[in-house]
Amino acid sequence: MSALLSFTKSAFAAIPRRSFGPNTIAIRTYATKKIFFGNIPWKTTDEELKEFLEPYGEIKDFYTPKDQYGNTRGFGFLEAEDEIADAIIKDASEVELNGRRMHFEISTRPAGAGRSRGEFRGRRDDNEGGDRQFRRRRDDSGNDQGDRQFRRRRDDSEGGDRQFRRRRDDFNNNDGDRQFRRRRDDNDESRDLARPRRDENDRE
DNA sequence: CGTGAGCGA
Repeated sequence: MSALLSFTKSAFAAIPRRSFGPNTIAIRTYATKKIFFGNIPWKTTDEELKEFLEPYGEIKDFYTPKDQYGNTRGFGFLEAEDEIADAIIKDASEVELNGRRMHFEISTRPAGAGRSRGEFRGRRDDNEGGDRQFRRRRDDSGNDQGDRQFRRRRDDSEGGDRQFRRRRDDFNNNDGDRQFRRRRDDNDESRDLARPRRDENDRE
């Protein structure tokens, strides 16, 4: 009846069915790659990251670990079809987000082989294929030196930065590690989970 | 506070 229908039928008829194998499923599947990315600016939200990645195509999976206050830990993972992932690795590192460039590389962890909570977090082996071809540019490495109000107070009995040390799992602690654990300060405002982003306090 | 490798939908 309609020209559209006849066109559709003819279009299907034009497909050489012999070109498909007997067990071929007529659905094209896409391989995906998992990307580890780092150097996320501290104040960047997931929404900003997704907007940043949106031009490259659909992101299949996306996760950025947070600390106990909800702040980004500075890195994340995403999964996308090969072409999109390749484009991100090749191009996204050249674009600044919040005054900083991130770097994207193929994850050394196979898809679905991530860590579970409480599992030992070791450093990546250098022979694990993580090619560090990226070159961090000194001139755009975030000249945030003026915003350093985050050094709120310093324990005079100890010198150092262990107040930024990540909380470790309490399993099997070595004797030498314990004394460097962060001292809890009950009057510290950072314990207030209602204000998770300390960058909001950086304004003068 | 900058090479950092999660884990919720």
